[in-house]
Amino acid sequence: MLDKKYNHLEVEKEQYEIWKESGYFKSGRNSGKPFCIVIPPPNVTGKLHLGHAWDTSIQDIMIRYKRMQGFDALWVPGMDHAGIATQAKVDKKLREDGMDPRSMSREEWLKYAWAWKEEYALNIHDQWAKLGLSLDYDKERFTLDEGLSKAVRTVFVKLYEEGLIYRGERMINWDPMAKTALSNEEVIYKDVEGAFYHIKYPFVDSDLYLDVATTRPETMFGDTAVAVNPNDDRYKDYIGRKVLLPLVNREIPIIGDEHADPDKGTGCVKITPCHDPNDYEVGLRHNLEKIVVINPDGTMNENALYYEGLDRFEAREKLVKELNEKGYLLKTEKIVHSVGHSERTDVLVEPYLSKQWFVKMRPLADKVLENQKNKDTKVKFLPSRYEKIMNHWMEITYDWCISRQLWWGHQIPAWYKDDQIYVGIDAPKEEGWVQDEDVLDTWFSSALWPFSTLGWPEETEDYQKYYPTSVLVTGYDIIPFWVNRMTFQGLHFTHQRPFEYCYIHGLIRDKMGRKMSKSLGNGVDPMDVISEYGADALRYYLTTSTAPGTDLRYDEDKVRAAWNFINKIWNASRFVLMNISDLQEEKFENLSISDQWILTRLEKTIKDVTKYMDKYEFQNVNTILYKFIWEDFCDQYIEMAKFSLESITTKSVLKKVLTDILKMLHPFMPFVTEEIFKNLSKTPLIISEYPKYDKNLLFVEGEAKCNALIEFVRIFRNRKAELQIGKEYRIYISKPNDYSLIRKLLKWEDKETEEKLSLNYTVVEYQDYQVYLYNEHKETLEDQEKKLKTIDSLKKSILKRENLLKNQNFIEKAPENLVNEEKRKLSEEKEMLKKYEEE
RNA sequence: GGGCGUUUAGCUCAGUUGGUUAGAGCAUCUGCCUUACAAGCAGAGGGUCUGCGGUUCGAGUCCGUAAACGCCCACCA
Repeated sequence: MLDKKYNHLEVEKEQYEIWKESGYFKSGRNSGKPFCIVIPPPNVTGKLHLGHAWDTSIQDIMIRYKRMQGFDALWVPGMDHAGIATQAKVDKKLREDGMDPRSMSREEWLKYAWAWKEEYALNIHDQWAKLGLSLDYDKERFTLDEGLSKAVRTVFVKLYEEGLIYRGERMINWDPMAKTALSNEEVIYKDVEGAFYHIKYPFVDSDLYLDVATTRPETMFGDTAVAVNPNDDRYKDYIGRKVLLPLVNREIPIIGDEHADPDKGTGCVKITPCHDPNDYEVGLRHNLEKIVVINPDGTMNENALYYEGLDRFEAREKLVKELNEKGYLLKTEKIVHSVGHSERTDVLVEPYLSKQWFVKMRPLADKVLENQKNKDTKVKFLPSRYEKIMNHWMEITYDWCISRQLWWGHQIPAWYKDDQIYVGIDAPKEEGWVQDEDVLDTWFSSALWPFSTLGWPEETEDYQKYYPTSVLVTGYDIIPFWVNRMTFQGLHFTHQRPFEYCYIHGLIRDKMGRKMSKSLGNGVDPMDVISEYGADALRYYLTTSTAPGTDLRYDEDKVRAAWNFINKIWNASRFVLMNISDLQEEKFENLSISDQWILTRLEKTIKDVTKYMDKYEFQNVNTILYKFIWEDFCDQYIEMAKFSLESITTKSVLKKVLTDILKMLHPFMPFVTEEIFKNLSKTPLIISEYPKYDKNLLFVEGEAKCNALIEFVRIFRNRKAELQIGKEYRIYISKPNDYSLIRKLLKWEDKETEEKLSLNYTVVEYQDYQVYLYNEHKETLEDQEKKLKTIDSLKKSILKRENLLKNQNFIEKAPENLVNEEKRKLSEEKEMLKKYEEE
């Protein structure tokens, strides 16, 4: 029997281990069709946040639902090595422990990194358990483990052989803190305060000068030209002449190039081919000299004169001062402009000329765009609008820089010897080959996740059975990094979509609608929420509070409301269990109208819930379940059942309804439902069968009768409250024999009078029900007002309906049942109005 | 500059092929410790569904348009 009070800590304590040890999470137990989800692998850098809790709860609901329906459900767990992020954290830890990570050998450093990984993996496992995720741990993968590494090398080699991976010197985004190249997706543009510095570039052969405006004066040491637009009348005659670079005193040419925009700045722009992507292009067109002035760590190099060794920002500050003192600074305009930051380290990204590996994107992206035109083979997004986001990316994407100057990751399978290069899955056998030091972008391996985790490139049983996967669940912020890349790699290497559906959810925000972030300190640890309210409450709250694809404002009040709902279920279950303990065999004979009513409602609920579960619209599932459980089952049926608790039929109905409620709730709140279910069945709920809609259990007539009864009781109570009649009151019932249930519901069985009295009374009626309610008080003024208000609204409604029914278009075009319904409603309202007016 | 989203009760949000007098949670008001639950029960109040125009017998829902807020992408000397 259940404890008197619902205690989430107690309920959730041991259940996870029991499920896990019993093998219920394992795939292959059911003989039905495969249903497979691969978890978006969390980074091994740290703790899971609320976003993970949301994302994984959605998946667990899908998996548990399908499992209960008999599908062979497989949910693949795993983690991501998260190159830059993890390396930064490991380095930080080593420094804190007094070690210098950069003076270690690669091998030594990797030992520490793997130890870190093991520690954090345990932490994540613990959190998954707390959340109740039914992951098949037999299939767990890590992006750096052997099988996945082989998949990575296979893909690299194949793309290289196909000419879709190449190595070359390009302008890339450089992270001076992590000292690695980045892809475009890893650059986040943020508005920062800066300034337009107007610098005087004197002509070599006259006293005149050009006013050159720049936001990055420190790069001037690398200037090898000043560009003006050839159509700009102000400057076009200067083309071909030379100016003197201030301080450096190097002569640089004035060139004409379309890149210079007459409407921007002063119309003349300094050209620094090594430190700006556009300038690089200009440099190529005009065959300009390339001078690097910034080191990979963000300090100035020997080309920056006596600024050598200074950090780029410090150099800027001092340089501006010097320019000013020497009369070269014409003016400084404060501006706010957007500047690229590294997604991981948050430092300003430096455009940098460097030799890197790239994936040639155009052919791969085109393949996706082509496939998305085919309804049968495309990735279907939920909500569908996110397909456009992916397609747009596919249209504009350019080559993906995949090499990273890190140690934590898949080392690039390329070996060099003199001028030769060898690219292969394994190292060349001969002596003297040296492997490329760089590793691959983390997302390179993540892109293979849906098939590499299932054993690809081997044709494993899992791969054949579960691929392509059924659904991928992730937030819209990950579409460019991950969804897109999985889609093109999947299509290229497996010749099909990696997942049939892509379910996109939003981001979690704080109550004010701000992103949760460390700097704001508004983050919420899901583990804290779980200890306070339980995983069931958190999961239920997260997954039923918004429509798919929209952001969620975290609101603790709503978690509390979820807890209250669970508490309600707990108590209702306790009531049912208390009363069915002696039930031997379920019998459904002589069903009362309330039995028929709740059974009918149950079937309708099963039908609707199943419909929305199949569409993964959990908010809609909630609306239906919540109403059915709280209002129909608890407030109505249980109250009515209290008058026939000795009946085997009542007990049977209570048990059946509770059983199906628990089953439908299980995917959302697995712990508490399993705990209660132990008292109903020997089969664990997690592997029991999901309810199936049975139209033979619909009792239309009984349902209608009971609806009328409930409505009448509601009207009666309303009336009683309006008249401010307390416990002591008397009534007269015209047809006493039919009213036993009502008498009990209203708890006035002993106060019924034998006949109509001549006291003040109010007739309360609805359909067949008519009761005289005696009240000693005269109707107050307030009552009169209320009555007038009711009459008024009735009149309005009648008028509206009459107009509607006068409209020939409506009569002809609207469905017949709707027209009849209107007619019925109209006559009903007219009758009601008549009665009110007679009173 | 291109695209997308949001705008519904005091607050947070549902409302998915257009169809009763638009819903929920929280908050508010009234009355109840009724033996599953006072974290509860029984009632009540509260919305010209952002504005304007259109389609339709009928619009919160479809179309057009304007505004506010937010997001993504691109650019930014």
